[in-house]
Amino acid sequence: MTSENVFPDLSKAEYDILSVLWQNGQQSVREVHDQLSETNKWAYSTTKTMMDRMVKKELLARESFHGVFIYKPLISKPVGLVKMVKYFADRVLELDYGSVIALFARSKLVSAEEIEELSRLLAENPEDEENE
Amino acid sequence: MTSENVFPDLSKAEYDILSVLWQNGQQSVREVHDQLSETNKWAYSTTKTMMDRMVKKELLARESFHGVFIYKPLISKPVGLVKMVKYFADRVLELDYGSVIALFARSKLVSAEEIEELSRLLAENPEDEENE
DNA sequence: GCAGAGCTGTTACAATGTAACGATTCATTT
DNA sequence: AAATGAATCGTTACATTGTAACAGCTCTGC
Repeated sequence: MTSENVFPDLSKAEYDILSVLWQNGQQSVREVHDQLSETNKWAYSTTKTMMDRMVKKELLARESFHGVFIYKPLISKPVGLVKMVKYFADRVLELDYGSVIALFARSKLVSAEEIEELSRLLAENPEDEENE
Repeated sequence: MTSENVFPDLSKAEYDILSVLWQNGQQSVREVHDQLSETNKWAYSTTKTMMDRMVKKELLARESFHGVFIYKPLISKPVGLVKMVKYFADRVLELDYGSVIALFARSKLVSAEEIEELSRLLAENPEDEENE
């Protein structure tokens, strides 16, 4: 067990940021912030702090582009979804993942390929948390 | 707008604690802790700290019973579920609540009455977050 | 070349997550 | 009854996360 597919635990805030990055590829803090302002109402500096910390945690990568920093996700959407779905399925619903995944089929936010990978990840790591 | 149905935002830890209390009525820290140890592996003192803080936040009530403190939930399960479901439905799935609620029908953890109340709450408070 | 605008790094503070520790209480043993 | 031991309680602590202000730097347009 290489311990490399131990998924990071994502907070809501982190998930929100990753979401817009998954949707739009790579973006500046400003761009991410503006999109988040529909749902979250953080100060610009809050978004910035979050994203910087996420770089430190290797959830995001950033590179300077003409003086502005562009951030991009370092984990895929299915990987990010895993923990969310697990928690929801295990603790809130106490259902098998299959039932929950079925829901994703109707979501515009998740593609067929992503669903497939998500299923695979969930199947492969029924309980991955205990590898320290 | 009475601002009385503004649901508290529950962290995972808080939700987990509430879960066992919802399931078992009222219990001591020790009892809650032992049940949580299957999924969470906190130290006893962690569970205790959490539960004490939750009393302060009025998520739990406690009363001394023969020298031991017994804690009980102050919010119902459907109320606790609301935020979880909303976040999941809104941001992760971008689906209407109905689809998500349908899932609950299969869950052993949630009763028909609870589902009904949950639906009602979700319908009544489509966007309750902005009432300060 | 100066005034804004926007970006960046730094710093701060509150809430949450995680937990140890010493004091107290209650039951059991001697 | 005094001592021992187990479990609880209150207190305290430290790391992480959530939330944000601020001051300096860098373009960009006058």
